[in-house]
Parts: sequence; C-alpha cells; structure tokens
Amino acid sequence: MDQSEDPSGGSRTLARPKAARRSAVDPQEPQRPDRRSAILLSAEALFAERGYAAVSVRDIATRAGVPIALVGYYFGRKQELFGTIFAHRQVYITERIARIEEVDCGPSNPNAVADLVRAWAEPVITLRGSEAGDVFSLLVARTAWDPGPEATAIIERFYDPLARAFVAAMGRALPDVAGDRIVWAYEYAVGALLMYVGDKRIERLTHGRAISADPALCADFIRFISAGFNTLRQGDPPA
Amino acid sequence: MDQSEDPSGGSRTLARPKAARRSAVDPQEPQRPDRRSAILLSAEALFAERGYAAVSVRDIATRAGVPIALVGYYFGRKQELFGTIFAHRQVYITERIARIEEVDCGPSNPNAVADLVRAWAEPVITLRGSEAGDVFSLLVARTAWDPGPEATAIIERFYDPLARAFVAAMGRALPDVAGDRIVWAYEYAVGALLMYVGDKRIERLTHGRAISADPALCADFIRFISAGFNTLRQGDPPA
DNA sequence: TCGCAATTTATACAGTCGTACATAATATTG
DNA sequence: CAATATTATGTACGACTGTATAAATTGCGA
Repeated sequence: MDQSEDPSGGSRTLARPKAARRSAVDPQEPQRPDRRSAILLSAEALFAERGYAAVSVRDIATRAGVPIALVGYYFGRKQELFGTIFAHRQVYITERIARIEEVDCGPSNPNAVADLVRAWAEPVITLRGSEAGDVFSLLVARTAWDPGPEATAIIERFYDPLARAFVAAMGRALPDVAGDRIVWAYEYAVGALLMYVGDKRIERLTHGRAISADPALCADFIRFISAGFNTLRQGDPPA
Repeated sequence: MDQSEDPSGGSRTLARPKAARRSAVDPQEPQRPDRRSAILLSAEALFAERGYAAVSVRDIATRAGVPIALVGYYFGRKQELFGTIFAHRQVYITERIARIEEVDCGPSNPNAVADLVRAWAEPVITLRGSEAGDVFSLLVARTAWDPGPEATAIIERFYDPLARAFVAAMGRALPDVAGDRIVWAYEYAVGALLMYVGDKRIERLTHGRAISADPALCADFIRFISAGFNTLRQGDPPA
C-alpha cells in the first residue's frame, strides 16, 4: 500500500478546518456538530480496540456518523489520519519526557532509580480512568506491538525520544552499568507497562476481580520495575 | 485438533495426510516433497513476521511454492491452519508447565521465587537461536498482543493453562501475598518476556549492538523478574 | 442579492481477500 | 491391466478494501 513517502498525490489540496471561525462570540454553544473531531475520536477508539490494519475507513466513518468521503477530505490517507491522532496527543509524551528530566540522577540521590521509574510510569497509570487516557493508552499499547510499517513508523517518531531520554537518565543513575544492559532492562519495563495498560487477559485470570485504578497497584508496579533496575548494579557484565 | 466450532460447511471432508505410508523402508529419502509441512512452516514464519490478519492465504501458498487451493485442501480455513500451527508446537508449552511443577515451592527453599522464574523463562530464552524456536517465539509474542478474535482464542486455549500453573506455584512460594497481586506481577513478567523475544526496537536503541543470545542477558532477565516478584513480600496489601 | 469558498455527498474504480468447486493428475490397491 | 483413493490445480464468486472525483449543498462576506 505504501507507494509511499510522498504520497501526497499533489493535485488535491487537503482540507484544513477553517470552521469555528464565527470567532470567540460564544465558544460553548454546540455550533454545528464538529465532524472533524468526531472522526478523530472515532478513529482513535477503533484503532485502540482493533489495531491499525483491522479498522477500515468505512468503520471510522460509520462510527462517527459521517459519509466515508469526509474522512479523506479532512485527513487525507488512512496513514495520515493515524499520525494525526498521535500528534493530537503528543502533549502526553512531552510531559513524560519533562518529568524524567526533572529527576535528580546524581550520586546524592539514593532513590534516583525509583524516582525515575515513577516519573516515567506514573503519568501513564494515573491517566487511566479518564476517558481519553484509557483510549489513548490502549492505542499506544496496540501500536507498540503492531508489526505493520505504519505503526513502527509512529513509534519511532513519537516514542523513541522518550526511550532515549529515559535510558540516558538511568545511565546517570547507574553510572557503572553498561548502556546496552540498561536498554534491555528498559525494554522489559516497557513490556510490563504495556501489559498494565493494554492487556485484556487479566480479567480472565483474576476471575474478573482486576481493577487497574487501584493506587496500591501503581505502587506495586513501580516497586516491581525499580527492583529490576536495581539488580543491574550487582550483575555480571555482559561477555 | 478440534477443527472446531463447526464452521465446516459440512460437505467437504478435510484432507488428512495419508502420505508417508510407503512405510519405514527408507525414511530419509526425499520421498516426494512434503508440501503439507511446507505450508505449515511457511504459514508459521509469515504469521510470526506480520501477524495473523496481515497474512493472506495467497502469501502462504506463494512462499511454500504451492497453489493456493492446496492450503485449504490440507488445513481448511485460515483460522484452522492457525490453530494447527500451535498444536504442532504444543510440546514447547507442556514442557514449560512440567518444569514449573517440578520446582520446590515449599518454605524450605529460599530460592523458590528465582527457581520458578527460571523454570518459566529459561525454556523460552534458550530456545532462541534454534531456527524453529526463534520463529515460534516471535509468533507467540505477536499472537499474545493480537487483538483479533482468532488470536485471543489461541492464547486462551494454549497459554492460559501455563499462566494458571505459574500463578498457583508462585502463590505457594509467596503464601502471604494476595492472589490478584501475583497475577498482576505475572502480567508484567509476561510483558517483559514478550519484549525479550519479540521486540524489534532493541536494534534501533542499541545502535545494532543487541545480541539476544548472550547468556549473561538471560541471567539479567531472570534477576530482573525475580527481584520484581520478591517486592511483593513487603508491599502494602491492596485496598 | 450574488459570488466564492468551505463543506458535504454519492458513486465508482481497481485491488485483494477467504473460500469453494469442478476437474485433472498421480498414487495405491485389486 | 482396471478401479479407487489421494493429491493437486485453475478458476471463479461475492465481499470488502483505500482512494479518488465530480457534483451538490451550505455558509458567509460583498
């Protein structure tokens, strides 16, 4: 499908929302249903549920209650709509990077590892429960494990910076540990966090008693991951 | 295999491999190419690379070098072929369950947690490097995160027993810890292991220096997860 | 009111998909 | 040999896909 890099096609000018320009007279009136946002939210929810490839443009349009062609009018190709969703939520990512870089990773802080893990994970966990947060967290988990080229491009573009920021900070907190071992440990932590926010099996294994909003659960998670990173201090260096 | 749900359509009898019946005269001669196995291996590799939905029956047939209709002749629907792949590798799963149940989880064993984690993870990690092991491990990781109904049915059928065996054994090793907290920790461990065997980002983040065959890496992983489980001992009970 | 731009809509195109089916080729048995 | 079972194959069907395009409708400043 890709054909890709420069798929613009050139001829058609992509629609930009010139709407909502009756200006700031009465911002909270319903003001003619915002169908662009409806499409964006519909796509986000569907991609989060089923993954990129399993959602058709028709599904998105149907759920949003608009004709199919309107999706292309506002967002161009399916792939660009996918990217727009993440761009729309990018603040969630930059906030996490900012919190990571606020942590004191110097030798004076004995809790640097746990502080770092908390700064990295807590924004995601506390996001759960809010409506948009639940949907987007699930979308990220789905996308992180989606082997398709559209999904990997998104992860590389939006989440590699976060990964590098965390690994760099953890390298400062654990100055005697080889960088590659920290990267591997980061992978394990990501895998665990993705399960926390995205796995559906937990309800089956706990017979429906699972509640991911429990704050004690968040504390358990941070302890689990922090203890893992701390084991790197004593381990054998890689061969 | 159950073949199951009864989508059979009734009329057509599914092919069963009556071949290789020229008996035990000369088992290693090429004996007319085994196209059934070729299809099975082709499908396994493609599903592992791209996930269930992103692979077409035509892709499978082309890679195996057989006409499309032969896939249906041997395996019926795509969904049944998917299940047959896992049934074919089921010994990998039962071996892990057996190793878990061999571990002494009584109070006399101070290393019960680490022994359990090793019994659970080591068969997967050491499988990597063998050709079939690499492919199947990746397939499991893809399937575990595939939200489609075909994939979730497979995980429930083949991997829920492994999960319950591990959780039960860990409950014996940590008798004072609530069961649901162990289930959550198990989810984190699964997430980490899936990243170990299935993530492609590691090469990007380590600038291509990652080598998952390194035995020190296996030791790091088991230490990481064991330390996580051990934190459950001291944690606050859930609210 | 007209005129222009923004938005909306129906429809069509060229592909790919899973699956089925009739027939051909080959092997096995009598 | 003939008869029968197994394996192999080409082809076609209806459904669904992403995307494009021309035309209709609406909103708004002049």
